[in-house]
Amino acid sequence: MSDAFTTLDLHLKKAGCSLTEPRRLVFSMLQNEGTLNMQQLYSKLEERVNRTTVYRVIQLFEELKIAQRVAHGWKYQLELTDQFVPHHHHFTCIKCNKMISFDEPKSFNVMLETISNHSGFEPTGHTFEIEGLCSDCRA
Amino acid sequence: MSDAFTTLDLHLKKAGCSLTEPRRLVFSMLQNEGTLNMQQLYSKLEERVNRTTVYRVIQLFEELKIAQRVAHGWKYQLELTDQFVPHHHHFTCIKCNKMISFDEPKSFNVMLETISNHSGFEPTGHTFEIEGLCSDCRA
DNA sequence: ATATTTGCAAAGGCTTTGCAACCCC
DNA sequence: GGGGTTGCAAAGCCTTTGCAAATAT
Repeated sequence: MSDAFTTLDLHLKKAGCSLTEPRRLVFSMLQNEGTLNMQQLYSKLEERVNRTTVYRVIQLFEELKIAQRVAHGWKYQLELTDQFVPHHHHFTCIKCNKMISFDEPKSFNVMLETISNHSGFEPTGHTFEIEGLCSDCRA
Repeated sequence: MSDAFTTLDLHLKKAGCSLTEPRRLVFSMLQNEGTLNMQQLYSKLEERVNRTTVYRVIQLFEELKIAQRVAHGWKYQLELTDQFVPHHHHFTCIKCNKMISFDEPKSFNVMLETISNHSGFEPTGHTFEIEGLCSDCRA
């Protein structure tokens, strides 16, 4: 069993859940595809996992912080959490609709802290997404 | 007619549309409430404007850049565009679900430009939202 | 008078729920 | 054996569409 599956299994066991075939398949799909929406996910798994089950697996994965929804326009896409994939943000091309990851700028945390100090908020999470034209579509 | 209504009327006229009662009401609601979701919007207007009409007004307002959807978790909320309200971002409290606006940090554009230079993207827009505990709920 | 706008009802999507069958420990 | 899981069908939301009546200029 690969490292990732071991971690996955651990999280599930800790919650009294087992690493079943549908869960393994959903996890692998997220791992291979990186970022995709619900429809893409259950389409790709069609005939191997029932649509309802995909929804339920995602719901469980969200509760156990295995997967998360990330903003994509005013819809969302799915991906594994930072435990499995390093923290990053997304750029979406408004022309070809491609979604590209980029690392969080070093200055980001400083900025967050400044905002926090000024406002009295205690940030626990953030959304930072950029849209525009990708290098291919600019040409 | 207030300044804002004049601007609104202008935008509508330019597109060959008229400033009708439903449109006036939706606009006022957005102006007074700041940020709210579709359900809150049509609930508050209930009995004065039909739900379908609210959807259509919002659609028109989006096309004419009068109102916009802003990311709120993986849903969205509605608000007037920067023409009517200065550009800002939102903080959402995970406890009381309050949404609070804050100005965009000065360093933000510098950061965007850095990312753009490194990646070859041409940014045309961005989403930047913070969630956490507001000063009231921290206490 | 003519084009635009609205309300109602119905249709469409996406997502969740209820329930019986199934599987794993 | 008993709780955790799954698939199917049905129900529930939110949102859009079709169409006739109402409205604006």
